[in-house]
Amino acid sequence: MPLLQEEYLQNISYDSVIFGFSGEKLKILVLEYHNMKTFALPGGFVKVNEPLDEAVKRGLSERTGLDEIYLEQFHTFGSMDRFSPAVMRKMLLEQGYDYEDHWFFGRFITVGYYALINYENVVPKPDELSDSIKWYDYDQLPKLMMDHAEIVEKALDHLRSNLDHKLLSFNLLPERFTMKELQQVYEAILGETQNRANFQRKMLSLNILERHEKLFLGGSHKAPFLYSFKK
Amino acid sequence: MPLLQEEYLQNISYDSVIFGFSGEKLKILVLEYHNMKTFALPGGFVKVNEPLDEAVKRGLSERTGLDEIYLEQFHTFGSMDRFSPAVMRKMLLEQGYDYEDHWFFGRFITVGYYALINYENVVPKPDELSDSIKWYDYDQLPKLMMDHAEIVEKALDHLRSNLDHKLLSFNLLPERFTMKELQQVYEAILGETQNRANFQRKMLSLNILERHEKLFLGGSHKAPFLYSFKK
DNA sequence: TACTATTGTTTCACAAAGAAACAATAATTC
DNA sequence: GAATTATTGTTTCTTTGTGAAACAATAGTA
Repeated sequence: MPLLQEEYLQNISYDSVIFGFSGEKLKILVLEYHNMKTFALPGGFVKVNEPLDEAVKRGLSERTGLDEIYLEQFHTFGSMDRFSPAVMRKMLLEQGYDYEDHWFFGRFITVGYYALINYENVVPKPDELSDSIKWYDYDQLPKLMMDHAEIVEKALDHLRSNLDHKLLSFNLLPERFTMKELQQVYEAILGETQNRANFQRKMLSLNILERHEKLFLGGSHKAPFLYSFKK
Repeated sequence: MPLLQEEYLQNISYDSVIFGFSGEKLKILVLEYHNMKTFALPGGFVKVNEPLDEAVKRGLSERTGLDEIYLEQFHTFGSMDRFSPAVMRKMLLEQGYDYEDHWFFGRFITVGYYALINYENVVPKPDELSDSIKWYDYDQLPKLMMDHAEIVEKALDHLRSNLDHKLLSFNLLPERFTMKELQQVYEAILGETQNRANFQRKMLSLNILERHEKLFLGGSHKAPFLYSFKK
């Protein structure tokens, strides 16, 4: 068993809600445990000599291959219904490890983080306990284990209420994007349509966008500008 | 030693930033450890069978005698500089406990909560490790141990940015208060003056206040209404 | 060259916010 | 008991921001 008690802090874990965006839909990375039809958020543990933030970055980087990702902590979950030793034991059994008792079966208080990443840049990798990790549309998530659905809800709440302040750190879009694409991201996250003219006015007035050459091979109509976030 | 390892989750603690308000000043509860000139936020640990939120409520109630307090989690701190076994050992030594090693000396990830309470209702009680617990003006805090100053900063940030949504849950004022007192609370928290007329208009338009009889033994001028929050 | 779809901008109506003036009144002073 | 004073509650005016619609520009298509 690779997870040795001595290496990790006990009773602490983290779970991450990784948002991506494709076309018009907000997506979330969800993994499935071996043969169990059990779906969960990607999470992990904190090493004894490792800052919490670093642990989360490490886990995310292992799963997505991405570094330098915008990560934000949003809430810590510590209720008693996050405690189901039987499920955890079954999970290890499927992996071929049969433990009567294991620190893994204990109670964990979990720190929730979310990340915003560019969907197209990522080929997610499952870890040793899970056999798949896939993008799911936010509105078509499978039933998640324990309180993970609540964790997703709270992550999105937090993201919605802080959207404007977080623009600069966005990784949901490619380096350069059109105003329409930016608006679609907003609409996907907020779950409601925005007025086009006012959206443009607001974004421009925030003074965080740089306008570039037009470059559009699209349809038979006026070509949009491309924008990037100011550094 | 009363803190038995078996009873508590390991590597996890909480710290609470307890805001009070008196006159014009925002205040915070700070405790001092025995003979150590070490100041810290009141905190504690989570029992094995206790939800995190309950643990914090329990600790707060033990220290202030208050129940039914508005408590909000705002951030979890997990950096490596929250790890100073020597200081913790010295603290226990002062108490008469000499341990070579103790789970107390370990590394803790701490969950930060803040509370808003009515300054006048509280006579704070020190716990067994501390010899005093007192109110300090926010702008005259003593030097706090480890990262506790950062915890206070972050609590206030969080409070400021969510002030309007939180009015109903306020406990900073007595049951009935004048509009001026309410404004003073806002100004103390936000750290800036508010326009009187607009403040009144805004508060009334929120439709969360109940206006009561005038009752004022104050100065030689028009008497203010008293208000309370609608239930 | 006219047409079409989409983008960028402007205009107009309306709501919200900030500052100042006005009105009301409880205690004090003469 | 009338004038005074300090403070409170409200109104008015101006400025700013927001939402909806109209207008203008233009890359490709017919």
